This record gives sequence, structure tokens and C-alpha cells, in this order.
Amino acid sequence: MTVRTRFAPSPTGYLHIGGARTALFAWAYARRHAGQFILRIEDTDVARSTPETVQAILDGMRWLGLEYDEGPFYQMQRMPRYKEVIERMLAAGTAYHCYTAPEELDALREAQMARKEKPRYDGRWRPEPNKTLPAPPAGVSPVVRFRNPLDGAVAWDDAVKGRIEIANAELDDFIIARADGTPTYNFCVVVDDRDMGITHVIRGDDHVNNTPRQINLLEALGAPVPVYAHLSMILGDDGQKLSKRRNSVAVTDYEERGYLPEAVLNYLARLGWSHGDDEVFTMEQFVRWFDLEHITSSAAQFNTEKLDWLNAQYIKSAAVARLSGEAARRLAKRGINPEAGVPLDKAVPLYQERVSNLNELADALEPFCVAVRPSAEMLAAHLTDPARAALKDLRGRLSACAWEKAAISAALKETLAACAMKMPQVAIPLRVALLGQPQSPAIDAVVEVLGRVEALARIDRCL
RNA sequence: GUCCCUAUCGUCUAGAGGCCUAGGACAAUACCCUUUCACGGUAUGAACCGGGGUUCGAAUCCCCGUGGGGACGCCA
Repeated sequence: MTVRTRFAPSPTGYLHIGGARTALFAWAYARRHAGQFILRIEDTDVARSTPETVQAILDGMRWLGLEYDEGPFYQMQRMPRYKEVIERMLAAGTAYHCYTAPEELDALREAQMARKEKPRYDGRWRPEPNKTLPAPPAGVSPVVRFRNPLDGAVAWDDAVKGRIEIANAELDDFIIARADGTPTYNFCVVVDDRDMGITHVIRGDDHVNNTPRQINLLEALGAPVPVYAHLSMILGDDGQKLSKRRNSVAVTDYEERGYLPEAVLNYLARLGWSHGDDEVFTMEQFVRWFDLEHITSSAAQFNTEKLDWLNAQYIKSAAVARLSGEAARRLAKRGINPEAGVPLDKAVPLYQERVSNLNELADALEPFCVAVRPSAEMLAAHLTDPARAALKDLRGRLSACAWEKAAISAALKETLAACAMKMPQVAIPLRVALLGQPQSPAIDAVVEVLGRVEALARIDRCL
């Protein structure tokens, strides 16, 4: 049997980080077992699903590089199929019409809550051998309810949570088609999972409570029951439930915040799953190692600091051309022409090991692309008279020396000797003059990358 | 309220009854490196929620409690 997994988001505006992890695990499981990964868009909530929200999901998947073998399938396009199954269930007696009005149901629920009972449909329209049903009220279009077993229990061996058993008495005859004939969530999922031959349902654990209903439905349909793996949720950095207001929840936010997709993927893989002490690994390794047994069953708190660290690791090993491209894009977005100054490829290596995200890289590269204007405070603090004298001396030497790091470094040391100064006394003012900042990578490397013409011009501007 | 899930350093986690004096990573602290800031290196501190069992032996199995989360829609 070949493994078939699916990711079935409802497009609510973006692919959020929890959904991304679910997708990643489902994808990895399929890849691990040489199976298929299917994308299904659950867009039956027409109020919230728009072409844009669907596109946002697709964009998120693409940024992460999670490729699907089939789909995207859209539930809205499967309506005829759902109706067909509902008709068949009605005919088979595994579903029935219910004429209870929404207001009546509300009243029922309230009464049950008041009695401290679990709110459930009371089965008033459920046909039974010796029961006389009320006459259908005129002008009311009925909903269709699933005829759930009355007793016994539903149980399954959840691949992450272990055996879960729920008494049928806890369940009720849930609605599978609304009064307007449109099918509901639990029903669509079941029909889709069955039609698409899903063997492993990997999803968030907010669906554990839906599982017994879905299993009962599957059984009523005579369909095989897949393996279920319920992933616990991801909490925000603050230990609270992820919220749009307080956290970055959309994966595309991470792109914007300067993260590399492989860092996000690696981080997500490690959040709720582990392979011994391994922390940094490629997607190839992940796919090779991934299993359902090592998924954590409790909720995990998102930790931005660790993501930052991972991102820094990936930046260190990324190709210079790629980093230059990313930095250029970000600079251009700020209205800076990345072509204006030093070629970014030259400057990137100076910062590759020092930054933890692409925006920091762009920040660092910015002074190489624009005319630097150190602030008055900066000048007052660092460009003292002795410092200026030293820079002037250095300027002379730099205009004559060979343009390579060793020669630049030698020129610097000669200035130190000539002016009887220590390295920081010259290097810091020089940094301010060249980049407008008192900190930078090794100063000789910075001078070299800037090029003779630019370096001298920047020094001159401060003398 | 009812049902379901869950509980190891601040955080992510390793841990399948003896390998645990509880390991790794991020973060923290200290030191080293150093031309500033980083990077890097070394070291240190830091946890089995509580109570009962089971067992020769429990972080690991069972029960109860407590904390946290989820579900109870003609939403998905």
C-alpha cells in the first residue's frame, strides 16, 4: 500500500506557522515512504475563502518548497460528489432528515448546559423501528443528519497520542448537509479522504474530537479507516496561543523578516519532532529520518531566538550570490540602488558570519551603497583632532600602497607608528569615516572592499 | 459544565524499568580569541508538577490531584 498524505487547509488569509508544520510533516511522511502528498483546499466557507486567500496558501507552500503530487483540489468543485453520497446515505438509512429549527437547537443546548450536560442533539427526528416521527412542518427545508451509533465506542491508535477511545454516547447525530443542501466539514473531509485514498491523516490535534465522528462516517460508508496522527499545537513565544496580534503567524512574515526558508523548515521540523541530538539538518536528512514515533505529544512553545540562531547557521553556509540577491532585493525595497556602490558580492562575505537574518545583512550592506554621512555626534565623538591627523597620514599611505588587505594593513600599522597611536584609536574613527559606524568587520578588509577611490573619498569628506 | 489530550532545565528536546551523578541545542553567565562589534572556542549554572501505588529497582508503568490545552455550531 503506498502512503498517501494530505494537507487540507481552509484558506483564511495566509498559511500560518502551525499549518506549515502540519504540511511539512505530512509532506515528509509521504516523501519518506515514497508516497504521494496531496494538497486540498477546504474552501467551503465562502465568506472567508477568496482567490487571494487561496493564493496566500499556495505562496506559502511554494516559499517553503513543499511540493505536492496531486492537487490543489477544491472542495467547492466537488459539490456534485458530496450530494451524491448524501443521497446514497439517505437511501441506505445511514442518514436522515431533521426539521428542528436552529432556534429550537439553541434552546435545547441551553437547557442541557443548564443541567451541566454536554450539549447534544436529542435525536428527535431520528427514525427508529417502533417510533412515530412528527409530521414534517410545512415550508421548512430539513438538514441531513448522520445516524451515529448509539452505543459502543470508537477507538483508534493515534500515531502520536496512542490509543484514544470515545464512547458513542458522547457523540450525537451531527449535521452532514445544511438546510440549503451544502455539505458540512466533517462530511466533506471523510468523502475526500476516502475518494483521495488517504492512508495517513496528519493534522492538528484540534481535530481529535472530530476523529470519532469521521471514523463512524467512514464505517457507515464502508470505507477503510486511515491512520491518524494528531500533532499538538504550537504556542507563541509568550507561551500563549498563537495570535495574529502578538505573533508572526504567516509564513510569509518570516520571509519578510529575513529568514531563509530552509531555516524555518529546519526549525519547524525540530519543533515537536526530534532525531536524537540532531539540531541542524537538511531536508534530505529530515525526510530520511522522519517518523511518527518521535513526534512530541504536548504543545510546543515557539522560540524566536533559536530560529534566529538556526537562520544564522544557514546564512553562514549560503552561497554568496544568493545572499547578494536577497540583500539587493531588500535594499531596492528601501529605495536604495544596490548597484550604486561596491558590488554586493564583494561585501557580503564580510558580513555573512556576523548577521542572523537577511534584513541585518541589508542593513550592513547599506553603507556600501550610499554616500555615508556620519552624524554630528558621531563625528564629535570619534573624529578628534589627533584622529584626523592620523587619518590624514593614513590617507597618504593608502593613496600609494598596493590595493590588497596585507598592504592596507601594513599602511595602517605605519600610521600607528608615525602617530604613536593604538589600533582602536585609528580604526574606530576610520570606521566612522568609511561606514558611519564605530563597529565593522576587520577594518583592512572593509577598506579593501570599498576600493581605493571610494575609501579615499570617504576619508576626505571627514578631514 | 461534559468529554478528550497533555506535563523533563527559562525554551525546544533526548529518555521505551537498571546504561541517569538525567544528555544535547537555544538563551544566560564567565573566561579565551580579537583591531571595534560580531563570529568562534572553553567552562559554569539550570529540569523529571504533587501525592499514592506496582517493582529488588520508576523520569519511564498504573491511579488520584493540580496546572496547561482542545472540543462540544446548519465554522472549518
